[in-house]
Amino acid sequence: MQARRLAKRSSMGSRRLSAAAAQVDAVRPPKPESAWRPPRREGSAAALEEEDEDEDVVVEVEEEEEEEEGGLGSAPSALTGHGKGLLRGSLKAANIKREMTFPAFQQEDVKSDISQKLPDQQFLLFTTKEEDLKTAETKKLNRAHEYEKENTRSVCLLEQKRKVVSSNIDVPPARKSSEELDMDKVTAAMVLTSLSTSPLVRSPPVRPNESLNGSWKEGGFVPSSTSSSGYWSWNAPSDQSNPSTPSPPLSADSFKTFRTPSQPDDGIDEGETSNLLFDEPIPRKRKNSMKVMFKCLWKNCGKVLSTAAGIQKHIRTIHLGRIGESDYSDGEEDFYYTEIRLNTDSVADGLSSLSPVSPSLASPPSFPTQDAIRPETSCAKTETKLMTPLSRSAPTNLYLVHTDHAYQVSPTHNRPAGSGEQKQSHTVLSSPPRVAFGLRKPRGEGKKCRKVYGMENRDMWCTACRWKKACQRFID
DNA sequence: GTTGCCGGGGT
DNA sequence: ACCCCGGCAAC
Repeated sequence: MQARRLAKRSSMGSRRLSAAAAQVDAVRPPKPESAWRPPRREGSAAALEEEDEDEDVVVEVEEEEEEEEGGLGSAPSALTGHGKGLLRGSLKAANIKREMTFPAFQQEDVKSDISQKLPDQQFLLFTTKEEDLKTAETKKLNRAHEYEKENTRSVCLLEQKRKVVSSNIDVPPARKSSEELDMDKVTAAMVLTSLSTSPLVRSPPVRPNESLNGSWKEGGFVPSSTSSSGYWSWNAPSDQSNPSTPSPPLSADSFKTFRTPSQPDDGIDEGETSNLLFDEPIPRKRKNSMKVMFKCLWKNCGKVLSTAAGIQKHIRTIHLGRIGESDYSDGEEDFYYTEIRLNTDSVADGLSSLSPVSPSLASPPSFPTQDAIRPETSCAKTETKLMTPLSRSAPTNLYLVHTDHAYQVSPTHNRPAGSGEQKQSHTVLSSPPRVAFGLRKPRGEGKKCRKVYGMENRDMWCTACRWKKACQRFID
């Protein structure tokens, strides 16, 4: 061993030179991380500037219809009116965006999706139009009559599509079922007050990213029920996105709430109106794939109910023993339950996975924050999981041991606490918060062995310096 | 470019 | 536990 060390040391000079050269070489080429991150961010940033792709989907539909009508070589359709003009204005850009953001996009998807939402009349329009393409000549005879009907249909279709757009862009809170409205009335003040400290209470819990995950392509109510703008918001500074969470096929409950076919049009119109009024691409879409649940925080309980009233009653009767006063609430129950926002995926998977930090809810690729998912729950339950800052920084100045061999001390030896440098950091009860978590220790200003003795006297260095560790001899 | 030293690997 | 070193960041 000694011989090896001497041999190594004898060649240290050249080694260092080569090492230095290697360092220079290493610096020259772009580092993998730095080389990759900026483009990614730029890409995301660029993507963020774009419009909601939901509109692209709809525009695409519009274009398709337009082409078909053009193929008929016929008179202008009724869609050339105001609404169509607006849509057409962004048609070109929309196509480009569609190609970039929906490489696997299929028009058929839109057709099928829309067909599920549209009345039969509109759905027939698509199919009949395809037939028209094939039998255009034969249709010319009936063209005048056909277009009269077409115009009427187109008006309706345009209306429907506008609704689709609106539903894509935003899901208005007004689409709550009466049950939810009641629940909100009962709990709104309570929830808002208890959560007032959290800015995430009413913020969009999830910036649905899901559109790229394929769920939106799986047919069903796709474009309308999923907001797709969120998928590129994963890189946004906002921690509200949950990019890894796909937009789920809604559970039966939430689906019924938001997408009941029998739902009157005014509900959609209301959403559209709100969209038109506010015209904000960012805050749109309260995720209808999220479901608010209420979880009992009583120890060893964890019961989850869908309504605040229910959870209050549960707490009153089960935990507080107020069986006879179920209608009376002094607010004490508020302390024992919390509201949790659940992706209906999780709900569908079963309430057993309701842990607020359930993996199914976490794990955005680059945004670990989950506050948007569980606003107040984090306050209620994670405090026991908080990292103790004491474990973050190793003792430095407080436990300096001026011995060249401090670095060699085995923790098993009977030595003053902290003599082992960071190796015994866990024994520290207090340490200066001079080093933030994950940050390097500030570079020492004093001279180190290297400077004092020079490379030629490396034998005189302290062990730590020889090992390229923090100098143990000249400590700042 | 130099220096200090962290993080991690080898023995 | 000891030893070494790549690589990073402060200088």
